[in-house]
Order: sequence, then structure tokens, then C-alpha cells
Amino acid sequence: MDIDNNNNKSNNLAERAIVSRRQLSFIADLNLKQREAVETINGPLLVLAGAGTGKTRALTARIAYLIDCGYAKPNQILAVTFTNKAAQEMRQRIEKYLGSTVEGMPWIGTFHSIGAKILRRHAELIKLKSNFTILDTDDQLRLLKQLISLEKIDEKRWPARNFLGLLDHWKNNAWTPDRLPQDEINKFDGKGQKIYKLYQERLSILNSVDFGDLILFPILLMQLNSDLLDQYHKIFKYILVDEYQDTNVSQYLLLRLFAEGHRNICCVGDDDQSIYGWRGAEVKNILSFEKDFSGSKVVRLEQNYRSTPHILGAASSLIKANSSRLGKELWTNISEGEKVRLINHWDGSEEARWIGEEIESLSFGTRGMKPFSYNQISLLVRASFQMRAFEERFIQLGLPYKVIGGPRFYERKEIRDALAYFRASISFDDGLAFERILNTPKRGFGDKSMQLLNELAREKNMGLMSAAKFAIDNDKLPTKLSLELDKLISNFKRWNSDFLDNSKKHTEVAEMILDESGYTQMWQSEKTPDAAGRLENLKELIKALDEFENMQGFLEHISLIMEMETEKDIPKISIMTLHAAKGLEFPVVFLPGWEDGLFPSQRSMDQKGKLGLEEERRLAHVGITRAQQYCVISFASNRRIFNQWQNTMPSRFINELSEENIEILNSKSDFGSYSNGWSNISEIDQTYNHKSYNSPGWRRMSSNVHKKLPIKEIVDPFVSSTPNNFIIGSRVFHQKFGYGIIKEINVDKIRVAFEKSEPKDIMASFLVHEDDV
DNA sequence: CCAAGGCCGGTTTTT
DNA sequence: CCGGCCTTGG
Repeated sequence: MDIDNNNNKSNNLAERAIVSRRQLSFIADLNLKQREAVETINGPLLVLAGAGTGKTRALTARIAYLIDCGYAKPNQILAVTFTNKAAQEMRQRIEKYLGSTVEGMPWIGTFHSIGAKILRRHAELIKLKSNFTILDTDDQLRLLKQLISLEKIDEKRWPARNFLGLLDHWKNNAWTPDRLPQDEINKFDGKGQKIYKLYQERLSILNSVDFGDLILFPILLMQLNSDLLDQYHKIFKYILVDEYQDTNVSQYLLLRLFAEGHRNICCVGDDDQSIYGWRGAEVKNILSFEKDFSGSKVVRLEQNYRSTPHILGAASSLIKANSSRLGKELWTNISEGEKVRLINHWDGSEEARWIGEEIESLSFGTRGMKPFSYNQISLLVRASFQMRAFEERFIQLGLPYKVIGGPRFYERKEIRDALAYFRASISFDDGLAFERILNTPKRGFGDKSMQLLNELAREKNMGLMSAAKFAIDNDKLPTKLSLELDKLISNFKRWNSDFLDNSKKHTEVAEMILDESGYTQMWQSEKTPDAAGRLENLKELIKALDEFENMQGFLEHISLIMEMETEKDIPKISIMTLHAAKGLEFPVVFLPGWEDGLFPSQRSMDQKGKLGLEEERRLAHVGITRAQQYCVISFASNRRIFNQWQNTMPSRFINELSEENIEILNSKSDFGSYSNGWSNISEIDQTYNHKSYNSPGWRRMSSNVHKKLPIKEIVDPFVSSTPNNFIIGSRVFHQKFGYGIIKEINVDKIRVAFEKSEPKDIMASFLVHEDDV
């Protein structure tokens, strides 16, 4: 709103003085490196920011600096994050720095929200209306199931869920149906490309896009309309990207298109915190930044403000085992603190018991530490099924806890149903929403009538609601169903005009819809224990809706932001996955379940071999670096997984931790070898003793670790083509050209000087290290 | 069309 | 052990 603020400032000396004081306030307390990251404004810049080095601070100070010094207007800065939380935090900090609102910064947001914004502006160029809906996974699956059965593919062998995985992969790589690589086309029973095409056509008719399209379509828009791209080049004078290590190929391409304009792109990231490879993130992007953006500068933030030296030491010793790194060494001014503690338990429930007891002690103050509040304590697990044991234990002990990133509000059935009613009322084209609630509450529509309508819709190339109308008019349905359907459709027409009627409040219309459709009634008459809770949730939904001006805005909001802010309550212990913990910090961190196969996860290693293991190791690194003062790693000798007891070996990561930063707490059970599992908790708590690395238990454990399961070497052409497998100067072999020396690496094109042939640019996937021949 | 029971499978998850 | 999905029988 208040954009002019910045333009007027130079006219007024007093204000100028204020401005420079303000500048001091957000630059003065930065360290030299951070300052360099803020003040290097021209050309491509990569900021390698280790955990806890003030990354967000530097990033936001940079934006404030650009605006305050007049390098850019607030609306000329594109700042992209991955999560809404990060975007929100960025906004708040900038506001704090600039002392004004950031209303005038339309281009701060997640990749997807910015993609959606661009797409809405130019929807017609890509055969969409600008009020298109954004599908969720449920909708996508429903649509895919239809298409798969239509193609007469056996759904058992080729589940829609698998196709969704493929689709994701394709869109992450910016492959449209026509641009699919040869070896992708015939995936999924030979019909991959065909279904992809059908899917996109159907989406277009439904006036819908999926999440992948929110990145993919803007890329296409920019590639196909050079004048449009020019426009955006003019708008985006400065580009900033947070968590660059998490970008996938599509996101990278989009950024590169925009960056071609002013070439002022600043990416912040940490290759050691890249933990989303499994969903398409390419570490390659950050590793080859300097190659991708010529003339770039790299600034490393290595001073850590978060953790004690022992915690940092343990984390660095671990991450050193990774081979593909840009290399950073975190250091700190913080003086001595607790060593990282390591403890073994007989089994998972003993582990849960011990941690529960330990948390109680910590909350009263123990071992010379000040008492910790529960909200200073967190428990980070590899997989969410591990949480249950702790929740059960904490409930028994009466310890308050919260699960972060648990089942999300907008993913609940009743919420989705309600939203489907709203969506179908707003847009008659939204066939997937209509289909969802057609028989909810029961209106007598089963598979058969549903199929009839769907086939009709596809045949006539119309939305499901129009097809329904057609079916009624042409007597395609039993009279009873026709009457029901007719009633429903006229309801939707009325609800639609109610939403458009400005004299009616949208929340009231929404409530009315839920009542008139019989949806509320449906839950009221249901006797299951959770029915009451569902009705509560519906009320919550209406409350959330009240924050918005109209239904359209609300729907846009929730399709992009899948969470509801939870009110702050009494202090609680935070339980979450390691993935969810990225970006957070806690004084106390518990890291249970460090057992080979669980963490590192066997599946990760099976699927991606060494690269998978390295990603797991980064995850471990993320875990340890969350801790500010006190970090406890634990593992159990026996664990029940899917109700089956398994003997477990300590995680290989434990052996990689530097001895001098670790203190071993050993329970009587001596690494589980002779404990009968009945040990009494308090006894364990009181009798753990501090053992050196030479205890018999430790030696046994170590020797077990050496028997680590072999890692399968998987040759995935896409993955193994990362240039980091090769370095300049190494000797490689090529099937046709023989041996040669690497001279230059450019993403996956590698220039090789062959011994018996001219130098050539070769795709990385065709080269092997000389040792591997 | 629907409710009840059998069977299979089961990381990480944001937008 | 749990939840989702499919089959089966009313």
C-alpha cells in the first residue's frame, strides 16, 4: 500500500538520517561474510550457508538493503521459498527491518504460489480460464483411476498411485507429454505417454491444474512467448532463492529463464542439508551453480550461532563421510557445552521410557543444567511410525507433546467434502469436486451411474455437471436418480448465485450449503465416536473462511497452503520427522532409532545406493545440527517393526561420529547383550555409567558395524550423471574413445581429452572412472 | 447399493 | 498392528 514511502525518502534529510540508522540496524550486526552476501548485489551470487549460520537473516537483510538503498522497488524483487512458513517469516522480518508493511511486495512467496499467480495472469495463453482450480492428490488419483480403467489397463498391476509418481517425476523434470524422453514414453504398460496426454486434456476441460503444472506451465509460457518473458525480465530486477539445494529441474529452469534478464540472482542453500532428493530435488543444481551462472560469486557462511562446539564437532565429523560436497567447515564462538550423548537400549519401549524419564529430569534441571521448558525439547525420528511408541509413553507419563506435520487439517475427509461442495458451487467445470460429493451424503449413485456420467462427460468433452444435465434431459438414468440429480444441480445453481450475491455473507452461504445438501445431517446422524469431532472441524472451517473476503480467495489460499495455524498453547515437547525439522532449532534434541536399516533407511540405500546413503547422512547431519545445547542419540538392540521382532545393529553413522565429542551413557543392559528387557526404568536412569570407547559393548558394537550390509551400486543414468562423480583431471574410460582425462564439467556434459582421439564433449552417463572399468 | 470381513502392505512429504 | 481396498453376501 505504502510503496511511495521509498521514493520520497531522498527529498527529506531527516528521513534520510532515519534510513541510514535503519540500515545500521539490519546490517551492523551482521558478520563480514553475511555482509558480503547482503552487499554483493550485481551478478549471480551463491550463498553457501551452513546450518545455524544466519541464512534467513542474511537473505532478508539483503532484500531490505536492496529496497532501502533504492536498488529496487519492492515490487521488483522476486523472492522464492519452498514453504509458506518460510515465506511468511521472510515477510515478517523484512517488515521489521523496513519498519513498514510489505504489501507492495507481490513476488515473495513459494514457487507454487508465484507460479499460480503468473499462470492466472496469462491463463488464456495456455487454454485455461483464470479461475482454474488447483487439484489435490485425491482429485488426481480419482481422475487417473478413470483414465487407467478406460485404457483397459489392469489396475492391480498398474495402480494409479504409481502413475502419480511417474507424473510427478516427469513434471519435476519439465517434461511435457511431447517432450518425454524415449525411455519414459513406454513406462506404465507401454501407455505412459498416452495417459499423460489424456490426463492433461481432461485437466484442461476441467479448468484445473495440478501442482506440477504450477511450475511447468509458467516455463512453457515463458519459452513460447518471448515478449512475455521480456516483460518479466523487466519486472524481476533481483531474484532471491531460499533453500536452493531443494530445487528440482523445473524450478531451476524457471529461475534460469527469469534470471536471464538482469542476471541478478542470489541463491542461498546448503548442499549438506539436501534431503529431498526422493521428491525430485537435484543437489546437482547447487553443486553446479557456478557453471550454470557464469561470472558468479560464492560466499560461504560458516560461523554458527546455534550450537555448542561438541554438537558442531559431532555433526561435522559425520558429514565429512560424504563425498559429494562443496565443503564447508562450521565454527562457533560459543564456549564449551555438553558432549553429544549416545545411549543404547534393549528395545524400543525401553528407549521410549528412558527418553520420557530424561525429559522429566531435564524439566526439573539435571546435571548442572538449568531446567528446560517442554517447548525447548524436541524428538526427531526418521519415519513417522516411530512416533507412536513415544506418544504412548508420553501420555502415560503425562508429558505434554505435539506432533508437527501430522495429519493436516485440510486433508481430513469432512473438510475435503465440504470444500468439494464449495468448489463445485463456484465452478461448474470442477467435475472432480462434483464427483466427490455426488453421492455424499448417499443419493443412490453407485459405480454404475457414476461410470455412465463419466463416460458421457468424456464422450461429449464436457464437465461432469454438464454431463449430468445431459443425462437428465436424455433419460439416461433411472427416474429416481434423475430427480435427485436435478435437485442437486439446481441447488448448485442457486448456491452459485448466492456466492455471487454481494448482499449475502459468504460464510453464511457456506453454512447453508452444508445444511441444505444434507452434509451436516449426515454426520449428525452418524454414531461413530469421531463424528462430533468432524462437525467441530466443519465449524473451524467456517471460522477460517471468515478471515477471507470471498470464497474464491479462500479456495485459492487452501489449495496452496495446506495448513491452519495452530494457536500457541501450554509448552509442549515437539515430535516430528527429521524432514519436518529442517530450518528449526531446539535447545534439547533427542535422536532415537539410530539403527542400520531404520536410519539409514534400508529402502533409501536399496533404491539409490551410495547417493541414497549420503542423503540419509545429510538427514543425520540436519538432525544433530538442530540442537543448541544438548543432543542425545540412541539406538535399540531389538526393535519391533510391523509386529515383528528384529535384531538390529547400531547405525553406521554412529561409528562416524568423532569420539572426542561423544559421551557414552551405558545402561546396565550393556548394549542389550544380557538384559532380559525387564529392567526397571529408574534403575537404568540411576545406574548408567560413563564408559570409554573401549568397553566390551562398544567393541562388539563397532565390530558389528563393520559387518555393515553391502550397499548396492545402482546405475541410474539420471542420477549417476551428476558431475560430482567426476572431477576435473580424473582419468575416465569411454566405450568407443577409450581412456582420457576430464578437462571441463558442465552439468552433465563433460569435456574429455582422449588419449587416442580428439577432445570431445561427452554425456556423463557414458563415462566411467578408470578404476571401474 | 451397501456393510462387513479378509487381505495386503507398510519412508521421508511440500505445494 | 493398522488402514485402505477389494470381495462377498444381503
